[in-house]
Amino acid sequence: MPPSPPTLSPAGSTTAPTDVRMTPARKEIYDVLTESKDHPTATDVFIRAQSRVPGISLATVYNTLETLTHSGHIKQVNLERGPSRFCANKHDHVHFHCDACGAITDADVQEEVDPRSHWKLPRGAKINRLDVTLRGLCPTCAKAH
Amino acid sequence: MPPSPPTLSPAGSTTAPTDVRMTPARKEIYDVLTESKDHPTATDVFIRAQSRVPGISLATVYNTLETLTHSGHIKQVNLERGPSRFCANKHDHVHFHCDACGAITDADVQEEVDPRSHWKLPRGAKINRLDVTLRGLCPTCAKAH
DNA sequence: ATTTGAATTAGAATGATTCTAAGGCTCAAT
DNA sequence: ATTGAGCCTTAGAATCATTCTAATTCAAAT
Repeated sequence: MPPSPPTLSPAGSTTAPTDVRMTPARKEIYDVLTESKDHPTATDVFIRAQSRVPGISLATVYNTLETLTHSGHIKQVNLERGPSRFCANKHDHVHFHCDACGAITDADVQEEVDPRSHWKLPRGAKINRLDVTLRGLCPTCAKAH
Repeated sequence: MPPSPPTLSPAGSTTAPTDVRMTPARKEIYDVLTESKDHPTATDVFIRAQSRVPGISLATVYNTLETLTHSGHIKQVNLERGPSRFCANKHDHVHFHCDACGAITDADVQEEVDPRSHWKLPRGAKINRLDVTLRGLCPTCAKAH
């Protein structure tokens, strides 16, 4: 009996990711993301992946980011217009965006927010998810006025 | 004493908008937005403005949307990748995005959310704004399964 | 070894937005 | 009324992220 193709199914995910064939390119791209806390763009990932997978193409990075996003292994983050950013943080978290330096950092959830108690939702609407972006100044920029 | 140039400074805004010279093109574009509840894209606004300002250019629509956004008269909304959407709703509100039909509707705030009590913020960070996107199914799509 | 379908690739195509350069228009001072 | 300065508008080019296309490579099951 041949071994089944290697798949990726990280623990700790909230919505169970579906399996994805784990090719060398995909594994390295996924690893780049798990080792990055700065929410890199596709091009950022491409640059970081090049030393690990010589000859990798930007198309593969785009394809892989899409695959991993659809399978639920990573998240696509779009706070501003401009290139999408990607994130492998599986904890339930929100994003903090510094208006001064543009950095995006994660903030873990301490206590859930109940949508119905805070906002007037259209009658009959079904809420599946709550995305929160906090904006302001990061500690570094806040100190520098 | 000559009259000061006409400016726009709608009431009810949370962060006082700065004045903007109100040209015919800008007024019509602003009016298109105040009469739209569907968060139109720049192209949508362009199409709707054409009957009011014959010969208007898409460049003017882009320029005006940028001007009005910077002056605080309208808001730019970027929920997904893809064209930005615009919104003249001055009430404190969040956005509800239907995963099925893509519609974006506003939901008024009933009770403020205190960021510090819900999320672990980086020590020293200054929060200025809280952007919330609710995702799920709108009443129509929820009914249609 | 052969087949089948998925993965990868370079490059073209797309689409939203921004930029550029050239006129137009307004307004305040003449 | 005329003029000068500066903003407003415009067409079209340029940019940039992303998606598409078509060809090639690869991997797993036969």
